[in-house]
Amino acid sequence: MTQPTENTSYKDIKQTVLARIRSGELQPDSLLPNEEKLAVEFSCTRTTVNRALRELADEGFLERRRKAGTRVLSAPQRQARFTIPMVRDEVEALGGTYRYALISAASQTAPEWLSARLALSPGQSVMHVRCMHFNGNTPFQYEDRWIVIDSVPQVKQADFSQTGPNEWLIQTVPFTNVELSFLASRADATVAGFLDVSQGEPIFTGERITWLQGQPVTFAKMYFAAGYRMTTQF
Amino acid sequence: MTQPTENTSYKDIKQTVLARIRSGELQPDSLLPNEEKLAVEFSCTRTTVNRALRELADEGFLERRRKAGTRVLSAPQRQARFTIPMVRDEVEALGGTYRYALISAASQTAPEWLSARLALSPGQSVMHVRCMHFNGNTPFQYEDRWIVIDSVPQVKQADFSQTGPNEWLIQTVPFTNVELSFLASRADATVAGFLDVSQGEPIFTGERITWLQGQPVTFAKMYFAAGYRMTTQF
DNA sequence: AAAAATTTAAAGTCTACACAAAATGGATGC
DNA sequence: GCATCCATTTTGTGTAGACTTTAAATTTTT
Repeated sequence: MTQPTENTSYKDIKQTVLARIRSGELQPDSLLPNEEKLAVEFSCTRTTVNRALRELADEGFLERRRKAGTRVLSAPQRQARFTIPMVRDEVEALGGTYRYALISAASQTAPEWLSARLALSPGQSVMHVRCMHFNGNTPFQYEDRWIVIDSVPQVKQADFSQTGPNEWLIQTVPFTNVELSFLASRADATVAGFLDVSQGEPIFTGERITWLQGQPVTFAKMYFAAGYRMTTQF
Repeated sequence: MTQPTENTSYKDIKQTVLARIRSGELQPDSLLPNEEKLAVEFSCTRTTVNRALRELADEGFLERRRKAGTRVLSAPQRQARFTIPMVRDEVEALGGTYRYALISAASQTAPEWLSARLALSPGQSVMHVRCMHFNGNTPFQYEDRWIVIDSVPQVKQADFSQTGPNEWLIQTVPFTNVELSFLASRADATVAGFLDVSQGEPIFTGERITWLQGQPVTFAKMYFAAGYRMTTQF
């Protein structure tokens, strides 16, 4: 067995510090020694310690403030990262064949609830696009989307018959700000029809609002087929 | 107006590269110049470029491979980070008063579905804990949890009458591996009763499995009160 | 005692350089 | 043609040191 190389990589330091937190050697809310001291302890440079602690802070275990030092968070803010794939990728990752179908696309003045939600001025026009995403012939997701025409004038020329509005938007609008929610909703007649489930069925639903520099761009509701689960590991 | 300091911080480089991707100057799937060339272009060191690109890769915009170089991801893998707070924190963040109540805690041999799910050997015993989390007097979450006794023997002495099993576990078991899922389920009689909704109501549900070095530790189902949504911004 | 100015400790970032590790693409051998 | 080996390119990570920025703590002033 070869002698392991010295444990002074930033990864080793991360591991060690984490272990100390978990073993209780580093109590919640307590201060860590400063970077210089740790560098001496691990016999490496401050740069290396810095990277280790910076990443641990990023991952939600530590809180760092200049001059105040580095503190163990009392409630380790574990955070799950969900990759938000495009539907096509998600279906293909399942080994299925992605198929897209446009249901309708038409411009109209924004309904009141939407104006309120996106803080639109009354009477602004929006493009309402509804479409389906299939896994083979099985419904996968029903998408109900509204696009603010003033924010994306090109949408009037867009052709949604072949590709979904999401793919189009991602290519066209370099969005800056997204709010994403997930909830459980109840299938109404429309949704039930498109997803081929009975009315009232619980539906895993996503809502997505996108802004471009403060301007609302799009509001989308995504209704997933029965049995869908969003999963992550960490 | 003072002359802005030269734009060569790693943040500026990130911004610039992102802008180039969004403007189409850097096409999806195309290769970026290598770090040395970019360092020359931005007149900074390779270290700085490295950090910028590393973070962009981390955020899902680029893919980096040694010798192969850095490539623009065709489908920018935007990923949402959801902080998984402890229920207490979540309620308190809403400005509410957290209250906990134990419903039952008893050990038994693992039911078949659980053994299958966690790959337990037949007949292993588990502790079954059910409890409620309230926001004031309003039900917030109903938790149905199973803890593998062989993996956490101390659980036999644990007292869940005052604090929930989740807080206890986090303190006790330095978990290494978590699988977290979210789905929409239908309230059965039990869930409906505890959450004070009518039976059949769609319920936003979380499932969490935790392992410690390959050993299954706990399986939990968390049923959220009606109207719950999990939200993130990025 | 309160407010304002100053000091100072800690993290944040950068430079410049070196060596390590991975993996590609070509060279070599069969 | 196919597999194996090897050189080379590119990212990954480390060292050593400096300067910057933030904000807590102290001192001075009001």
